[in-house]
Amino acid sequence: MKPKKYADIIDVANQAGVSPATVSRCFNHPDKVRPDTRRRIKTAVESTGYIRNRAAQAIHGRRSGTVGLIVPTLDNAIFSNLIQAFSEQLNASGFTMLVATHGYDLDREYQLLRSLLEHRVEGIGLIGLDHKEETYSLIERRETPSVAMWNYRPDTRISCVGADNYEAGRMIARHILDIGHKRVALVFPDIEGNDRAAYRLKGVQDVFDEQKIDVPKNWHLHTPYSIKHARRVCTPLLSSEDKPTAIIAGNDVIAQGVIYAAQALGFKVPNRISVAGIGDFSGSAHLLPSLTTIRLRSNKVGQTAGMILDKLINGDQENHIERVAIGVELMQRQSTAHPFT
Amino acid sequence: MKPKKYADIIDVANQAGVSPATVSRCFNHPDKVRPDTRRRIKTAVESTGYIRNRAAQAIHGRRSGTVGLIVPTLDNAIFSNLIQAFSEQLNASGFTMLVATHGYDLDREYQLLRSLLEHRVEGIGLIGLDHKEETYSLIERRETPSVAMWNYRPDTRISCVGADNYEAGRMIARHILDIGHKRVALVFPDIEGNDRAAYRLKGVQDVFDEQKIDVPKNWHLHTPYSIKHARRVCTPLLSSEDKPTAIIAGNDVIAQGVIYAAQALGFKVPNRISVAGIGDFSGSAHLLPSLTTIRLRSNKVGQTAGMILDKLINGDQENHIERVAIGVELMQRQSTAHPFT
DNA sequence: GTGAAAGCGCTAACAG
DNA sequence: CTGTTAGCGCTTTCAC
Repeated sequence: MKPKKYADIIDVANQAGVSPATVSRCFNHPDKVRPDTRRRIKTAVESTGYIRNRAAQAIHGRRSGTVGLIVPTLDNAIFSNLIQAFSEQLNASGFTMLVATHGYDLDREYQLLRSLLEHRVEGIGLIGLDHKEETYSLIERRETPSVAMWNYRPDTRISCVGADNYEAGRMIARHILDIGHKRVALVFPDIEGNDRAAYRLKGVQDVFDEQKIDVPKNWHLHTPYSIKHARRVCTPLLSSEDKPTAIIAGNDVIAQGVIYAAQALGFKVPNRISVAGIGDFSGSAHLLPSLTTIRLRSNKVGQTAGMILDKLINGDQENHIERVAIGVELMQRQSTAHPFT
Repeated sequence: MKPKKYADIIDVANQAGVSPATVSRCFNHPDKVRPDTRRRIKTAVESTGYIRNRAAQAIHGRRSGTVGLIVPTLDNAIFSNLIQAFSEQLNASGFTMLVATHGYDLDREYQLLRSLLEHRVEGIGLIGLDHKEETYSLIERRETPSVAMWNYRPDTRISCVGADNYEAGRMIARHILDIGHKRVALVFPDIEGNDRAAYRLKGVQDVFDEQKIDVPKNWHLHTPYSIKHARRVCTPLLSSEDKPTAIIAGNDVIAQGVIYAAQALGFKVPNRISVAGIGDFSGSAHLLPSLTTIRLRSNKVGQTAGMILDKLINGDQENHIERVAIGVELMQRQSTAHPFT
């Protein structure tokens, strides 16, 4: 009494009057099966409602057809573009994407990597370059094709594709100084476990140092990536007598919060205060005022990462490391201008 | 000459001086293994770098440890919250999430469902209730635990959890009429393959019909979910002589675009024109003006959906359908007011 | 072009 | 508590 629940390859084979082996071949090497037979099998598949079992395939050391993606969070405009592009690219190559989020906890990231590896993903996408030693060594030990997105560095342990966030920081800092600001505040997220933010900040600070521009400690604000928090954290700064003429935000969402904080206090942007972001998120060009920012082309990053991973998985080059820098670009818009003074 | 690449359960067993079965037990029923043995196995696992093969487990008709999620797109603030909450909830129950996107193409959705089923996901999360007959029947045929998110209806074929989008539409329409508007324009996304938008729009229109408020055809605008497009599509309407006193947007992103369109033309919101959204996205409360909208609590939806799916998968109730309505709530903020007139 | 048979890595049932 | 045994559903030689 075992009313086998779902059709398996044997049911299909019986139904089609062929052997299981032929059915298998029909899926994996269709050209090695006579068209006529193929058609009979196809009919049998439909009538039995058979659905292949990838797990059973994967067990033969064959491909699982999945790639893993580990991101800090999905709940964030920052990664949406990136992930979408990555996913689409991989989908086009026939992969299904396993996604896991670690909430900026790198220990958890390692655990998730293990879990994904248990599912025998054929490749791994990661965000950023800041990972635990265990994470790197596990990837290396298993020679899992991997690509780190969002941050380019010339000296990475695994393939990477991304914008040079350090350069992005430098670029926006230069812009702000170029147009004449000397009194600048910084609003950045916590750089703990977030190397993208860390590099951006470093870029900004290096330019400031070079130009001998000093940012008072209390002009260096921290906030999570949200309009709400950014707005809240900036309001006291902007309400004070001694305020900056420009603010550089760690990304566009924060910048938007900063702009609202200023506008709510009655300060026109950019007349009274300039605000710059980093990222050029969708929508940033259409804010009021439109936001001066650094374009990072996240969809290009995601797409390229997908292509690289595909190549790493299907290519013959073992242990190859590929690094692609996606150019950054200053998008000068309405939110920055010469200081009023 | 077959230098077996990675450790398997047998290697671990040898290393630990036990049988493979014991190693297996150690993973699946640790309490049935002596602590001492357990420790030896643990050491062996570490020294061999063994990583379990879920595929091989899954083949035993056991759990694959994955659930599938099929969404229209990831590139969208709309789903970010939802997905994040869903994913976290399932993660907590030990599942890894397989994600696929169909780009609002329901044929593709069906294909993705098949693909996910090939991976033997234990459950499926879908967005909305508008799916192909094939999609529904495949789910039913395989009795795959499934939950549709984002839209509640009392008469669904599969479990669902979401806001009653129809009610959300009614609620915002009532609000706009209550505060005295009679000349109202609608800016909605295309309702093709998007039942959430369709129900919202229906709700709005039913209230208008009941109150004998007529919306001229050319005041019914369509736009994708983006600030840019919303802003563009509204500008001509707002530039015309004969313009509405209020605009209801299909969601908050569109509403934001509408507000910018108005502000760019020099019209104060809400003084010259009221704008309302639907969704209450993160940030909507902190725009300038803050946005009147309908709170849909997407994270609650995602979390509940995750819980339901877990229950459906692990519970004993076969073929049970659970439906949860997440209450909608009017968030009256600054962007709407009595018409000036 | 197709079938028979062996076996992938693991787990469950049953002994011991 | 642990080992032995028999497969799970499929793919892949190797014959035919």
